[in-house]
Amino acid sequence: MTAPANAPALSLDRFLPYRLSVLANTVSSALAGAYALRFDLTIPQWRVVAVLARTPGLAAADVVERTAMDKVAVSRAVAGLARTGRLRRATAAGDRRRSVLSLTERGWSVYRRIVPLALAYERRLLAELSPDEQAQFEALLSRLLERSRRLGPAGDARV
Amino acid sequence: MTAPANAPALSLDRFLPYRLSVLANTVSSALAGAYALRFDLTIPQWRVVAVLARTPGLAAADVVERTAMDKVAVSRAVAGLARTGRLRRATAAGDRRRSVLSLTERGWSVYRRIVPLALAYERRLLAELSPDEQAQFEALLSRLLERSRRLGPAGDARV
DNA sequence: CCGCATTAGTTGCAGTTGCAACTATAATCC
DNA sequence: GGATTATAGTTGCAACTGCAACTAATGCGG
Repeated sequence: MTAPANAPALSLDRFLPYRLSVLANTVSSALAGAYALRFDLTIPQWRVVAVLARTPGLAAADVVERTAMDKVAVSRAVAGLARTGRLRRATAAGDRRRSVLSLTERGWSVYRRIVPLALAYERRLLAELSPDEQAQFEALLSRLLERSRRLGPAGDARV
Repeated sequence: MTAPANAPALSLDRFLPYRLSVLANTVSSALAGAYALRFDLTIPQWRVVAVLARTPGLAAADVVERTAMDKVAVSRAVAGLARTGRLRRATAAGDRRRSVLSLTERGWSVYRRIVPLALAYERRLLAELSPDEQAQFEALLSRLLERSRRLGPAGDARV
């Protein structure tokens, strides 16, 4: 079986979704390795910590909304953090379904120690680009993020 | 427990690794949904098909090298494709460890039908950007990819 | 040649993830 | 105000993933 002469070509390493996936995976693994090794923290847990550090007192559903994680992932990350004493879970006054999540001192301590590592890694990565290029990349990335959210599944009827 | 006044700030939605991960996931899910639904194909399988369509006759190890997938993922994707008759597996003459992989007519058929969908999705995504911006984004992305490969785990001694 | 290291690929197992079903609580609407 | 619907969060289960151990075949040093 050999390539049909008229097949439209798609080279994986010029295909944007593939390239994005490779970059995101490489970067995430680099960070995940460091988190796991030093702080016994998974990426979902780290995300929850980061969100709660910026906005204490959120409910799990709020975390879902701000992180593009699904609610099961949040639930388990929260459970793990609570189990290891890095997060406190209370019940919202007036709505006993909702939780009120906040970091404990141990949670804050993890956050304070990770942030410099995370930012240092980000800087090392972005050092590849000039400040102008960094700004451009971030701006373009924002627009693609926005667009990707609006776009439905590939090949949708509404193409 | 409340935020220490002096904690360095890290806002998740300005953190590049996080943003990359969200974009890559959104895009991959959009594509994966379409592949699975229409062609009963996983993303790893699709990658193997795409590579073999461009370069028939590779061994599994070659596919690993070209795709940033690990060899277990490739092995299973290949097994799945072979099981469903979309890929043929032969033994290399002169080295009976190596396989020689190629698409069957059914494999080619899947490829021919997916490529337009995949490219259409990519176009819809990139339509957000002007042609100039597209070129810039791709160029910056390439450089970040390159740099991320060189960079080790975060917080390495060799910071 | 013979043993030891190396490479190709597979398989087992353990941990993770994602969906759907479930429980509990709250809101809505006759 | 009681039935219905909706929301918050958890749990069970099945599929996926990733690592390490394994088999099979080859290469290499002496």
